[in-house]
Amino acid sequence: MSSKSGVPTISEIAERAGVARSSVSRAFTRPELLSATTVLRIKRVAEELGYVPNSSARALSTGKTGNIAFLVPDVANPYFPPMIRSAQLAAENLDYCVFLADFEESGLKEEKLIERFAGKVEGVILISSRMPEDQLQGLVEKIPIVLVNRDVPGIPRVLIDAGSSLKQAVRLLAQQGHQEIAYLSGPSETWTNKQRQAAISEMTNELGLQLVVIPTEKPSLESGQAVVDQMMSSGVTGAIAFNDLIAHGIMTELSSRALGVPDSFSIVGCDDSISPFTNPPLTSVSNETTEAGKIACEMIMKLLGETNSKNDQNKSFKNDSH
Amino acid sequence: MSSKSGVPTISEIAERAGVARSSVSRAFTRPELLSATTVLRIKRVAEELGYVPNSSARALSTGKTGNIAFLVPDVANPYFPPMIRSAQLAAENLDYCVFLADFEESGLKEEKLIERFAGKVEGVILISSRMPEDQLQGLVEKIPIVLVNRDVPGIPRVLIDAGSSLKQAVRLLAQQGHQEIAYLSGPSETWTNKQRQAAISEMTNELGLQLVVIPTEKPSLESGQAVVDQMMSSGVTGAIAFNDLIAHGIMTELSSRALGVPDSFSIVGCDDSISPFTNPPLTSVSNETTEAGKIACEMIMKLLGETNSKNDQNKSFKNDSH
DNA sequence: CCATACCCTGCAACCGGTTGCATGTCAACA
DNA sequence: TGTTGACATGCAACCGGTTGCAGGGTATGG
Repeated sequence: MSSKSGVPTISEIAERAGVARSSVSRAFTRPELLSATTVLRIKRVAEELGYVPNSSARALSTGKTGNIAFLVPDVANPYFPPMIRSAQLAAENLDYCVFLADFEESGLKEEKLIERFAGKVEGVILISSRMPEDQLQGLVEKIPIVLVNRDVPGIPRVLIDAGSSLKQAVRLLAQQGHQEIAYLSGPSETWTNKQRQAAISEMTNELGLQLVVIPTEKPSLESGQAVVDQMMSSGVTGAIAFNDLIAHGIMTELSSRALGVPDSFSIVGCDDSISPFTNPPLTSVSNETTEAGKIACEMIMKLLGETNSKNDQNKSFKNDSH
Repeated sequence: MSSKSGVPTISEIAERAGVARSSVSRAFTRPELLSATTVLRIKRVAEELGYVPNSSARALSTGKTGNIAFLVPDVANPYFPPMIRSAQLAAENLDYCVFLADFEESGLKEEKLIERFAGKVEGVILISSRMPEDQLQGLVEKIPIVLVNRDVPGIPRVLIDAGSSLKQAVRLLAQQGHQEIAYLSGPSETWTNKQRQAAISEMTNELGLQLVVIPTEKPSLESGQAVVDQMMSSGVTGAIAFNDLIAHGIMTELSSRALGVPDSFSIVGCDDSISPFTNPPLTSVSNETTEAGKIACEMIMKLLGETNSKNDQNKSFKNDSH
């Protein structure tokens, strides 16, 4: 009778230990309410039977799933994995599990994914969201959201500021004697792109340099290669790229034409995501994506803590579990 | 009374539509059982109220969570993201959500993660698992598992075979005149490493080349740099590395000593994971990680399909949802 | 016109935990 | 020795869907 299915439930533990189901539950969630001996007995029986609380059932009655979702525009873009990694590790330390999904640079897909995750997670971290502002504002009333590299009034966010480093980069190019430089821009509507372009533009104005903005199709290697012609014919002698992929596409294309970097042309990437892999090293501007992932995760946790006003005591017992 | 909390439940829909709760449930899961008009009415009301089925509740009564877990040794290793991406996209097409976790190259952590996910997922995909064989065999009786790049009797797996390409690489080095080459090995106990070393060794024997196996600390850039001295003093003139990171570490180190690649030394990477980012391009052996991710995902789905013997009809209605 | 069958829908139990409230026990205190 | 209260435990309702079974209604065949 006790071996109905494979996995034991509180009922079986209760029966075996000669207590009520509620006591079994409490033994795991609020052991202070039970006598030490009872807790011990229950835990021993549970251990014996290999009991593990059913998380769906728990989620159903508490309303807390213990999960968050992490949505990125492109998992394979080397800019993101370090961020994903640090966020996941941070979540894990707080006993949360992380869903990962790739919205393929599409706001529509992003929306669908959020909808699908809605019931499964307590909060969502959106990286470089492509969704329209008003839609995001509607969404945030239904589920806690933290944005990374996107700035929407009223929604908590983590902005990775490459501004100061980019200005430094412009200065560097100026020192090298460049008078006209290009900015190979990224997705035009993203916060990140606007931010970067603004920073560069501000600095070129200050230093009296000529700035040419050249849009790229996508922030990818291929798009970088594709704009080389346009870039060279614009007369610039140096360039800063929206990200390292574009910068690298350009480097590759230039070197295949036997125009060495940095000999005849100066190119600076942005993100420092793949420069350890390039040879010669790509000049790139670092911007702490690892830290950002962790911070975003901590922010969403704080948000969840506020939403569920009660569990302050739980925190103090956190260490008991180990 | 109907607006008790934020989100509507079947009870509210039922009340509003003047039907039983069970009918609401069926309207979404088995609409063939209801009259078309009833389904329509229910769906209209549901739409109006913004009803979304609670997945915890559904999971509790059906035993199916609609989730799988994807565990990798290191998310930030560029070998994995393309695989993660393709697996996630494949899962999504089948309406599954994917948990991602990083076990940091540790079998112990891997075990803990699996335990934590146990109740939340229907199956687990383990990439380059570090767990002992017997432990894996014990685990597979509790939850469906698919391995990638690990071969354990009785457990379904996807092996990414770089063997034939590596043999090709050895041939290439031989044609270039190299007599003694090195293999910079990876984690010694992994299936992948054994497989690669065996393939290379077989080919060097066949061609009468001298093979020197040089172990590396970790499959990382730094470890590659660290073994350069040892490699050079071993007298070899060419080398094949366990992965692209090691190969690149070596390239970087060599070029910093003004020993150009491929001029004075030939190095071949393995995985083709970062070669598009290197300059000059790293010679590397491709091995279809993207395909592997997708296949692993499909395998686990097939496994789940078999486990739950019934839902054959569901499949045929799959297209109705859209 | 009655019987049989099928189609649609409702009832109620169930999935496995959680939690407010009630009860019982025992010690401390007057 | 009677009262009070703290502490430990049990009872039962609840979270929000799912599903086997039963019953009412209508169509079909005899």
